[in-house]
Amino acid sequence: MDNREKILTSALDLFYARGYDAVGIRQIVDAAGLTKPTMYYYFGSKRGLLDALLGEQYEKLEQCIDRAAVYNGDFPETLFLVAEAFFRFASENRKVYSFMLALFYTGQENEGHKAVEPLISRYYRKITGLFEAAASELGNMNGRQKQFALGFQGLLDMTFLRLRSQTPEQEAIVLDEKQIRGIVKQFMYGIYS
Amino acid sequence: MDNREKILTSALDLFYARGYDAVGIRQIVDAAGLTKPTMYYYFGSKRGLLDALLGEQYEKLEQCIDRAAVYNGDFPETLFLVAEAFFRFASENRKVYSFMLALFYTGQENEGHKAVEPLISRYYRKITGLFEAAASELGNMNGRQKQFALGFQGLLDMTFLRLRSQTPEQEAIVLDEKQIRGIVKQFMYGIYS
DNA sequence: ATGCTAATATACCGGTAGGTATAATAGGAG
DNA sequence: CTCCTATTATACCTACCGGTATATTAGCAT
Repeated sequence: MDNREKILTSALDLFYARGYDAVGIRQIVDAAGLTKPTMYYYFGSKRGLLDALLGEQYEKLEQCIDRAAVYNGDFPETLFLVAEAFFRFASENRKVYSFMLALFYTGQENEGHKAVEPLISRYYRKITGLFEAAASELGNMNGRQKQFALGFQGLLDMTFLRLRSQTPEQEAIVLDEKQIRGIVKQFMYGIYS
Repeated sequence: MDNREKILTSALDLFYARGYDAVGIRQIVDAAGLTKPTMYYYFGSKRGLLDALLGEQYEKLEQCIDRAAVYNGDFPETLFLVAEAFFRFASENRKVYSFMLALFYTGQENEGHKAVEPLISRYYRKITGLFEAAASELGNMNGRQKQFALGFQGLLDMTFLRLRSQTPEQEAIVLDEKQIRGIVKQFMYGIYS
């Protein structure tokens, strides 16, 4: 692991545990066994470090979803594949996803929020696109695609957070196929009721 | 509005917008048109200010829920009353509840998280208690009361966040009885599927 | 008027935040 | 061996952080 990677790793650890604003550059480089100029050499600023961290991790998430989710005429099945890909990523990258959620939930004028916002928006556009592609199967959605996307992802996030709170920090978050299908079913029920 | 209240008000505004760690005492008292010693006179420390703010607001939330929710043999109805009380509080205190969620989602070693954690735990104990009281109606829950409480409140939080993201900052968040009953229905469906 | 207390301001403290000027080091190319 | 570039460290900057010592003000009881 090179020094750039070391910095990203300890930054994630600390941001996840204490929050972006509560962690100083000093603490990050100390934890990585390096000094400040090394960090500034690679990332330019604290914000640059955050952007790099989020950007690289988000790309992985997006690839996971893209590989899984192409609408193929069976919408519940598509949602299942998305949910499965999502939980795999979120479980294997617990710190990253938790940190992204934390940033997203902070005030809109917070620097960290501004850094994730475009990524989350991009992600939601992707999910919304799935609902749009399924318009023929789902019938007229009256422009509620975005609302459905928010509802669906919200259900996934909520489930992730619930499982996380019930799983010790070092243990893996487990969710089997049956449970994921249950979530999709519950969501589809919500749409039609 | 006395000075103590002025400080609490501008603290909430700023914490909500920028996050607890990103706001300095200086900014808070400036916004309130006061000076630092006044804040330290009333609250003793930044953490003391946060505790007072959260404590006072949480008490209001708890009172809302307590007035609404006494299990009376009709569990879905009880959940409806809780949900209704919750949404009324959260909508009328948008900043407060958003800020509480934000703190709760940040890292566990964050000072703000430590400040809300006992309040949220207490709240969850209350909701869990409802599920326990309904054991005769719901059947053997196999110790899943806590999980149900997390799931139910998660659904409420998620709905609140979704509505909030779709409602302009200055407008009121509206949710009619029919929608709330829909959410409860969706949750009950989730339990039995 | 006088003293007492609650409440507020001025001016300051040490510490640390993000960020940088400068120099040293190391490894490969010629 | 020497130069060049990439990388890293020492030591420092200014600004602001949370917090406080001290003085002043205002109202009230005596």
